[in-house]
Amino acid sequence: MNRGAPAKAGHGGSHASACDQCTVRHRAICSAVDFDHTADLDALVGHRDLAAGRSIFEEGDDGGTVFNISAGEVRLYKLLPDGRRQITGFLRPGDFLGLSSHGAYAYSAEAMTNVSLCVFRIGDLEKLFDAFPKVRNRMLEKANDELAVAQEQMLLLGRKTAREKVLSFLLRRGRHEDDDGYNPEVSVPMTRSDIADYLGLTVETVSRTFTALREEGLIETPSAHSVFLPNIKRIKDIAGAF
Amino acid sequence: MNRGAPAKAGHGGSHASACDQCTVRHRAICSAVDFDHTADLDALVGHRDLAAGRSIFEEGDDGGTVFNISAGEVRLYKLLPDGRRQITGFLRPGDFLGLSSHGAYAYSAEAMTNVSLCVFRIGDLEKLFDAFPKVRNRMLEKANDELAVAQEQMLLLGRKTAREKVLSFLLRRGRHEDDDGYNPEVSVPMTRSDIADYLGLTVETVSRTFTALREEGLIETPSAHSVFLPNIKRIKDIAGAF
DNA sequence: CGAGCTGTTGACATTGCTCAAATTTCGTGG
DNA sequence: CCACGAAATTTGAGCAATGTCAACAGCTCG
Repeated sequence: MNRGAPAKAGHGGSHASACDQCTVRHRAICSAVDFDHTADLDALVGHRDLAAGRSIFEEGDDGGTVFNISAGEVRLYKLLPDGRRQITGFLRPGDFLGLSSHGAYAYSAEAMTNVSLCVFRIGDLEKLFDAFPKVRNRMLEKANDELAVAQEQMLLLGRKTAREKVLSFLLRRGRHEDDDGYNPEVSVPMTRSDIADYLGLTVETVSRTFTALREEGLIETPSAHSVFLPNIKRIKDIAGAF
Repeated sequence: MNRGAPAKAGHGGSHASACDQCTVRHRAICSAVDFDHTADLDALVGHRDLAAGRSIFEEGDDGGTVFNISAGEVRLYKLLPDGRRQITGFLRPGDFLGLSSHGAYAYSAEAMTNVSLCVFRIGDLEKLFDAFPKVRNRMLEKANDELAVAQEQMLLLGRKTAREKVLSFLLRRGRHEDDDGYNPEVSVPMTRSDIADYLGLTVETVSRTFTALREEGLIETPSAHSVFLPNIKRIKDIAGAF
């Protein structure tokens, strides 16, 4: 709820009360709505703030509401009946979530940090599609990109070694989203346990792998949650790109 | 090429020369074009037949052409530089492939059997989208479903044991696509090596797992490529559904 | 009939997991 | 600002699941 309230999230972002002031508009599907029609967006969208650790929705819940992250970070995951968890993605401000597959959400979503969300009811989203056909276009593109990412992740999960998994993960975190360059200073805000569940490993293996990579000089770890990559080229060779 | 020629594929399907006679229309995105407008489809679509084993396109190739399978089976995969392979999906008649992510295909596609394809240039597809908005809708739905399937596969690859992987695989092959029932007679036309590369295992492990499951009475194997599931409920329990 | 796949089985090696414990970091309240 | 407890991270030791290498059997197709 908290319509128009500034985000309390600790990650610097805040959602503007009006879509035309949204700081992540360029990344969001909302950018497919012309700037001078953002009022139409405002009319349809609600807002919600959630504290770190809270659930946004759970696998199996009735769908019907979709979200755009305006501030904070989110993890998506699926569980097995005995509690084993696979994290399927980490989302950032501007990312979209909540399209359900057959009436129910296909995965669970949790706030990793404090989070501010833009909320659409699915019916309103359809209205938006009709009023601004480009939005559906944009959505299809996004879905397609996500599919490519998912396939890359299958390759990682099914065929890479622990070393390769961790290095691929770090490379991805360091890649610029616009050009195809890399930032050698990588921030890794999530816990080792989240990383493990994302890479299909155990916490212990992730930790040991970090240690081994550090001892080999492939990475430096100023703190547990930031990593420096002194030789990206070599890392790319080992990780098989990504 | 072979415009209008009956498919030589060994799997029973054949593509009609005209879309209104297509036997897999109901599964394809084409079903979003009203039946009395299929002539418009005909005007845009080309056809191609490929022999088993031939490549349809490879990861990195310039995109620009998309396909619908009218007969035969296709595998999608990604490779690591050293040749390790991850199969990301098996496709059947009616399935769609070839949307590229940023100008280039994100994965490779190969005919597993003889295959007949409907071919669209991407520009023509856009025309189709404009003429029949429902098609884009259908496409978005399909992309969304695929995403859900991909996430299910990540859970399998990252968190399931060999036993669970094989059983999940068999269950999926046995699931009806309409209702949520299962057919206990499962056909497994692909090689053990394809199965292994799909499940993130080695051929040997797949083979040994089949043997072990047979000895436990969980499956029966009339032949290497057909499996009978005498107790689906028990299998579901072990596999963690799917 | 023979070459070449495909599938199965065996023996052994190795990666990554499990269980356990020490250490460091972080958030909270005083 | 400091102290304390909880949580996160790291490390160690042993082990199990799965991979590797090798041999062999069964089928298919020319």
